[in-house]
Amino acid sequence: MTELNKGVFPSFQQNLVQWYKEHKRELPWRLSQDPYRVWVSEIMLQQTRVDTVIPYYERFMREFPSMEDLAEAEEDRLLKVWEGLGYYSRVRNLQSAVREVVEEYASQVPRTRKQVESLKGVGPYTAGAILSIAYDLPEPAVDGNVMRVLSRVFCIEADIAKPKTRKIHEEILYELIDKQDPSSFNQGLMELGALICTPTSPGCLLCPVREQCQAYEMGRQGDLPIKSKKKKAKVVKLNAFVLTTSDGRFVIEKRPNTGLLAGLWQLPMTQIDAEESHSLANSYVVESDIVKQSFQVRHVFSHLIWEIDLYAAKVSTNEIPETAKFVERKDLEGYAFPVSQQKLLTYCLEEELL
DNA sequence: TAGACGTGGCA
DNA sequence: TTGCCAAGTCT
Repeated sequence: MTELNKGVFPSFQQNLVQWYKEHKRELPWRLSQDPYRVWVSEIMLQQTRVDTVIPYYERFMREFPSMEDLAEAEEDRLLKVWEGLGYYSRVRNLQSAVREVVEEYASQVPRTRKQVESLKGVGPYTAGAILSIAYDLPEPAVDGNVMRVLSRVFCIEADIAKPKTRKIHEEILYELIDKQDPSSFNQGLMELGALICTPTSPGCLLCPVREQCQAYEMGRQGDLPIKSKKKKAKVVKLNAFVLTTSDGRFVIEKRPNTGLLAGLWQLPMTQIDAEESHSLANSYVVESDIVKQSFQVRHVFSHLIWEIDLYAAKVSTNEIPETAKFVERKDLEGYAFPVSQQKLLTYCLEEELL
């Protein structure tokens, strides 16, 4: 950053902050600066679109209006409220961190980067967002939007997919951030990235900082930021089983409390690559043929793809694994299921397999 | 550092 | 249909 370049800082700040104040969206988490509400919204917004988050946020704040309410909640209820949002470890970490704040900080979200960032689930971005939005502290909050905007404004060539690139942007922001209104500045940067300075076809003609943008000046806004490609997701083949009993119940299993979809419920499933696709016999007493259904689910995660075949069978109520449960249709709404399982269950209900 | 960790929308 | 994304963090 040359001294000459720093000359653009004051007008960049003013243009951005003024634009933000005039054009910012009315979002439910923008109604107050309450640190807990800001915190919840930032966790939900990680890798998740605003439109998706809004109804989840409203419901979450109704269910857990205070940090004490969240600290005391049962994990199954947490997961049910988070059901469908994805990245489920977020809500466990949030509860764990909220408990720490309630117990160690007398229910006051701390005000230093070191303390906030040490909370579970709070990384460099979220720490900066909480400190700037709730407490008006001049801390950078570097997310994907911010790196895209800054890459263009300053023609930064660093690959924004690389972890260390975030630090480059933070260093710039410690100088660039508006010390008078860090909240509007940080949110303005993100709002600009979301509404104007978008990944493809940015709306430069509407941009409040066009005059300060080096990429625009050079006609390079379409080439920046640099971002390396992700690797392809691997396909995992699974069998799922609708196991019904003579008294009208069926089996669901709770997933392990770590790893993928931790703690959520599902139909019994076996991975196919091992030659034990029908290893059901180890866990259940099957009292009928195992009938393959003409129905498949293909579910795409960020790092893998599930291809699930569905089978139906009758089982006795005698033997059942620790993690399994016999339930009735009407009780399904009490359990949290990932989307892949909702697809299977919807089919089962429509075909009256359950 | 790179991979794990979800979901829905859009070109 | 496929790929990429959207306010990241943890290991």
